[in-house]
Amino acid sequence: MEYNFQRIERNAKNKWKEQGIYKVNNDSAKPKFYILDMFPYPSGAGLHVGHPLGYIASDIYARYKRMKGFNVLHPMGFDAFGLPAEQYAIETGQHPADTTKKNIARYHEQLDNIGFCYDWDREVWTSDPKYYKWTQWIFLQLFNAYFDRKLNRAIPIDELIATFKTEGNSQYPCPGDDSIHFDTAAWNAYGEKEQQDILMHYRLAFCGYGEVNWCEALGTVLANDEVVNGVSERGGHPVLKKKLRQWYLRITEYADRLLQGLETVDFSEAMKEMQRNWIGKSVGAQISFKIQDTTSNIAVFTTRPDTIFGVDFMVLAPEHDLLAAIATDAQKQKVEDYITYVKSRSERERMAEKKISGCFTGAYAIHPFSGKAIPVWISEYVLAGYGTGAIMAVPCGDERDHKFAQHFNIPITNIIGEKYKGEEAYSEKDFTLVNSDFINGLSPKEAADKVIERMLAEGFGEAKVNFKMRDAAFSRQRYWGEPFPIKWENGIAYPLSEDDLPLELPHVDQYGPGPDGEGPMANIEDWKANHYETNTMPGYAGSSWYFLRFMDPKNKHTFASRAATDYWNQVDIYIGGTEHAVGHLLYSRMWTKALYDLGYIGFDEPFKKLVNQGMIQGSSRIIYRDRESNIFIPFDRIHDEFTLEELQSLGVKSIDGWADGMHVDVNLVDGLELNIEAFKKWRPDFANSKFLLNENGKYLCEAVVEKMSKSKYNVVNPDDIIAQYGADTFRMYEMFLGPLDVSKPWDTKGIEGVHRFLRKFWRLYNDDAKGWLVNDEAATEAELKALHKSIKKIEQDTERFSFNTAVSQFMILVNELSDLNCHKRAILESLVQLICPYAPHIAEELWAQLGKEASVITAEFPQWEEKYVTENSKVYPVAINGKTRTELDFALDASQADIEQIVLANDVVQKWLEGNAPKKIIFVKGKMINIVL
RNA sequence: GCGGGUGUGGUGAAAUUGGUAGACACGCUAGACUUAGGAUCUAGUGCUGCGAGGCUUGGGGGUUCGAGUCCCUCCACCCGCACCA
Repeated sequence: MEYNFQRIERNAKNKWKEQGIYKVNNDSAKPKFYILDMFPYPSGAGLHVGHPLGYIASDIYARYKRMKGFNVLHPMGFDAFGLPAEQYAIETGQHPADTTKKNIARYHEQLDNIGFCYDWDREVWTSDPKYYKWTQWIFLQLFNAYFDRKLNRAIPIDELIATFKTEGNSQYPCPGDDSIHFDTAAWNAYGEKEQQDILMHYRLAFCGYGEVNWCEALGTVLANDEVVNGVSERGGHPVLKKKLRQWYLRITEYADRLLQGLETVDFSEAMKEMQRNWIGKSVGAQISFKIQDTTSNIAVFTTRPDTIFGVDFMVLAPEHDLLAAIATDAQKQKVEDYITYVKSRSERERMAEKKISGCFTGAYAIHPFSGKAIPVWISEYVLAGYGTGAIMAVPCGDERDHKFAQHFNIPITNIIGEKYKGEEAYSEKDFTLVNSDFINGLSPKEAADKVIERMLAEGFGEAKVNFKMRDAAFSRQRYWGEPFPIKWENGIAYPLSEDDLPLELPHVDQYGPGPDGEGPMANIEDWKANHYETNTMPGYAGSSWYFLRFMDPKNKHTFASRAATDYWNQVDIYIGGTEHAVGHLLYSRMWTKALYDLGYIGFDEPFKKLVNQGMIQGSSRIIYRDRESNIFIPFDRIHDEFTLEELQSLGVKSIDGWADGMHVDVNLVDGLELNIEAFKKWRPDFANSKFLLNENGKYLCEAVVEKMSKSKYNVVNPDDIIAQYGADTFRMYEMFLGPLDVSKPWDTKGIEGVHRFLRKFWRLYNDDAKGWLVNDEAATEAELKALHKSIKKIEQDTERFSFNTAVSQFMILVNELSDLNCHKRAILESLVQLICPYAPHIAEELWAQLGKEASVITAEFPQWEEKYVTENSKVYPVAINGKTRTELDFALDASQADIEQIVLANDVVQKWLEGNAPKKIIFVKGKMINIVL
């Protein structure tokens, strides 16, 4: 019987479906295991072969854990709100709800094709009102809570209000505006509006104002990467900074706990490092500088208060509030021109800029200790959102300040001493301060303490911890997102009552922006009449808590019952790409912490272990055409001179030697060889083009590795691969491609090897002509050894997510069993169980053929036995001066003296010794022998 | 600019702890079988040299009996940088 994967896979899938074999219950005597994929955004393009990489890994692991006796939760859903569906709606008029539904159906089909063991009864869509009811509900919990800095956790805001009534806010500095101070009497005297405005500055979800990239022509807000050189990527319209009303999450209050929490989770060091850097905790001081001839003070944050006497100038962000007040008349025009320039620059461009730019404001600050006048500049490299939006510049100790001073000829004070040579800044801290008044002779560390002490005493500065992380912008002026459960009346935001949730997204017919930078919701009469918030929530709202909903997806009374969240607890393994390192992962960590603080769940980190998968890139094919003559030139001849005969045979006189590259559909190319006829069919506009060939009569394309995308015609659809080779081959090939966590280009050619392997595996059981081969003979020692070593290796590799080496071990084992001509049930039954997580369909078929009633999915993972895997001898490499020259076989319990004697007597060793005695013999038991001459 | 990652044969890669570099595959070469082969099987395949051997893990330097692995330094490429999700 042949390996008919189409029939086998269809039957297996039907069987599993009929049996509802992937249904997971919330109560079980088995230990629980929760393994989760980052759920996808269902884009219109469907899945390409890169998407399932992580899903296959988690599926293998989930099946493995199940066979190891765990109750495994392995759900899937869709992150279904988002911008692409809305943009598609604007272009085509199709409602996002309809296209999303269609896309999800397609994703479903594709995922099922691959044979994943999801419990689809637990599926969630973030765009489903039954789901986003609870997204809105959690938002209200955040809205109705503040962060108590003394208790270091979220507390219901009602408790804060009670405190304000009896003692004002002296014990509760306002996180949103630290200038707000009031006592009991003042609080009680405030009207509702004033009270609510103050509370807004405390809430964990709050409304404020923030700058965005505003494109007037498109009437919309743009992401940084949609802005190129100050104009919109689409259409090239001007983009300016604009202040808009925005909702935020006060994630900065959780900064310290987000840092500490990293100590308790199993993420890669790189991932933790990225999160730490994003949070960007730095310890230093905030110092206030008086501005000469004004009443203004400018506060700066510095990590180096010890360098206070090296301050030669100050730099403000061009957006700094006090700029208008301090710029002198003489400089005003220049300052305004510079601000205009900066307004057109995205934050990304400003940070990446190598060219130094800036503008003197005409103002001088007064050095708080020395009284020296310090010129105040503005420059784009200082960002308004970081620290106080102003820095004290110490050129001798900071390289960027140094370059700035050199560029604008600002004199540099040396407080470092000899270690500062004048050519570049000295930023190390191993020196003794000079030119620094009362801190002369001190180390930077000692000086910093002393400076802070003195500033505190004199009242113009204090020690301060600063975070690079900013509060998370939580609103979008868009349609396709969760509506905020908020009503505005007289400028006060009133939360809807829980009973009014979900506040459903109204149906609209057009998706264009509303007036004054508002979103499409502002165009809806009913919505406006009800005074509902017109912003919607951003894409990450729904994805910040979906892992909780999977635990209890149908619950109508709460987002997930406490019993369910207590049972499933943390996600044991979370698989996804590193691109979510600082966005989604930080937000969901914060939401989890807030829900924990408010008593809704019993754990404050969502993901116990994080596994990152790499990206599968596309391998594009490029062809080159000479524009003049309409002739295509093969890539291997792109720099050749062409003979007259060749050109004449194509009916042209010459080609100008300059060819245009164009992407060609990778499906029309075999390796690098273009199928010219297929190409002409694909692009009828080139049906009359001529093709030069290389000496083998082929037209070869160039191969370029880049992101898989429709526009580059390099997308490979898993459905096509599965139709040709089957899901089991596809699954194993994706794993065989390389380590899970590295990026690699897709190459369809290599899949043959894995497919051949599965056919070879099949032939251990079935012969095309003779039929069923499995017999009941007793297994030999060699067969048992091969099997048990493989079980051990594959188990270990699966545990450490080294799926590529596990697949290779399957190949080694099947090669060995084929060579041994082994068709014994005693071996082959275990082999089916062993391969089941990797290739479940073929396993199911063979399991049935072996006469098993129950599905192989419910079988156990095979156990390896120590006695079959222990070796009692080892072939040692014998090296001379570290270079292996020969090999010798020794028993593992042989004594070193015996081994040395035999080694030295060996012919090859004798030859290299040339009669001399060795200086040293290194013997590492079980590893190697090295003779040093 | 800042942060993170990756560099090993013609290609994807392996080497889990400092101990035989290139397992397992793709591709290629030769052969067997076959009406046929895009099936299957056998042998070979890092580079170089007739050979003993020499060289080889992005470049350079170091530590070590021994380095792909540790340290220093330089280079190249990929990803993220807050409204893509």
